[in-house]
Amino acid sequence: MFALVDCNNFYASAHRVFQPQLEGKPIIVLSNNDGCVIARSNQAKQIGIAMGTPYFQIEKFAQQQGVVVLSSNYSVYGDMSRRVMTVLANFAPTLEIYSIDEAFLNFSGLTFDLTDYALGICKTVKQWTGIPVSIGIAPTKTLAKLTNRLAKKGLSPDGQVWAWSKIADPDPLLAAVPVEDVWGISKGWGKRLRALGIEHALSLRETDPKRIRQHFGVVVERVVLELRGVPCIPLETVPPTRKQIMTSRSFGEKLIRLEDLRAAVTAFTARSSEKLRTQGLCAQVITVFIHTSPFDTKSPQYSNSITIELARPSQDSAYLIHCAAYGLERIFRPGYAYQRAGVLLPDLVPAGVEQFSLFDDNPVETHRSERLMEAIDEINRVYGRQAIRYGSEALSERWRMRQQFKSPSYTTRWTDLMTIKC
DNA sequence: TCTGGGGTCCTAGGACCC
DNA sequence: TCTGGGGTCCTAGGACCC
Repeated sequence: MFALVDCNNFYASAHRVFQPQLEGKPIIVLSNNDGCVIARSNQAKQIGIAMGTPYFQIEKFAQQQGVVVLSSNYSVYGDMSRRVMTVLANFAPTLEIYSIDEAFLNFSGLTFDLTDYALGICKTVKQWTGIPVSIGIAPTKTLAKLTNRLAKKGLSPDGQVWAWSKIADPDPLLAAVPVEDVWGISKGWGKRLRALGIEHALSLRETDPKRIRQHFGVVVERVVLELRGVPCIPLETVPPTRKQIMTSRSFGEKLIRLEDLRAAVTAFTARSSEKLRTQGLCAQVITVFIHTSPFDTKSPQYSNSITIELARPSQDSAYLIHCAAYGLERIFRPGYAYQRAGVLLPDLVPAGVEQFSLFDDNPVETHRSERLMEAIDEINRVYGRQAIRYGSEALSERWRMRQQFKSPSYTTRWTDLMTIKC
């Protein structure tokens, strides 16, 4: 038995914890660069603001409606997420942290009333963190997702919680769920399923799994089985090690000059290297990519990427930045207005077991590099991420994101702590 | 003016092996 | 007329998730 705990409107709710005056108001949270709407409070959903809408298209409307507009603040979401997960860990023998705002709890073998128990979880999480959550309980993950969704819609007689086993006749409910809303099915497959006359969760469940496998492969076959109550997707209690690490951003303004791009690529590589080290991994190759804006149809378009093989597996920022800068120079073409760049480390190996080169391995140099990186990471941890940077990053700040509506990082930065007036 | 960022898995096809 | 059988690895592309 699985319970899916999902935070309600997580980003909007996280802001409300620190700004309780936003309670009851329409809130939207924007993507990086204040580009698109990526989260909405219920009130914002009610007035018809759709997920993913470019902000500039609804700016006027939002003002008229008194919508509170916020830039995204990932240090706040990350910290609030950690708090919620810590609370949830008290309520089940094992759990899988599925995303920043969702966790699957292992409810197998519990003999007491699961609905009551889950209602207690909702209450505790809200009281201890300020975040409201909904819970779906079912024998498969796919059904737990589905019941959670129905509970969030307010269809459950038990409020924020719904258990699959308590639904006397689920078929009419399944018939009301569009097929592309089922976990694992989206627009592409939804379209193809509809072409076969499979339009909702109920008809998908009733379709022969073998036939589905022929048309769509094993992934969708598993969805059908899960809808039938046959568990195919197990709980993953230990997060698997990363297979790739990427850092990329759209720029605050379009960039023309190589120096500006080099500053951005340096920052992205330094960030990727930091992620490598916290996860105990080394990169063997590095990919750098740049492109112009696909929406700017009037200007000439260009995009390119290059992959550089490292001489040896590494997690050293300086070495990776050197390689990335070389790659950038190879693919940079003057005369274009670049909108975005990124750095991808696709082929990761665990640090400590990496294969060194037979010829240029220098243990002294390696040891020095490790100690240097440790020192930099420690200083940046204590004094803030930007305390020590690489010189080529400081060449330009033009790439930095627009964040017009940025809120303080209340719990992760000393200078942003709340002040209480007596 | 203005449109996010970071991941995973599966499959088919091509190349190779004996 | 007629040209084997069984396998692995890698990559690109396409789908999905949040």
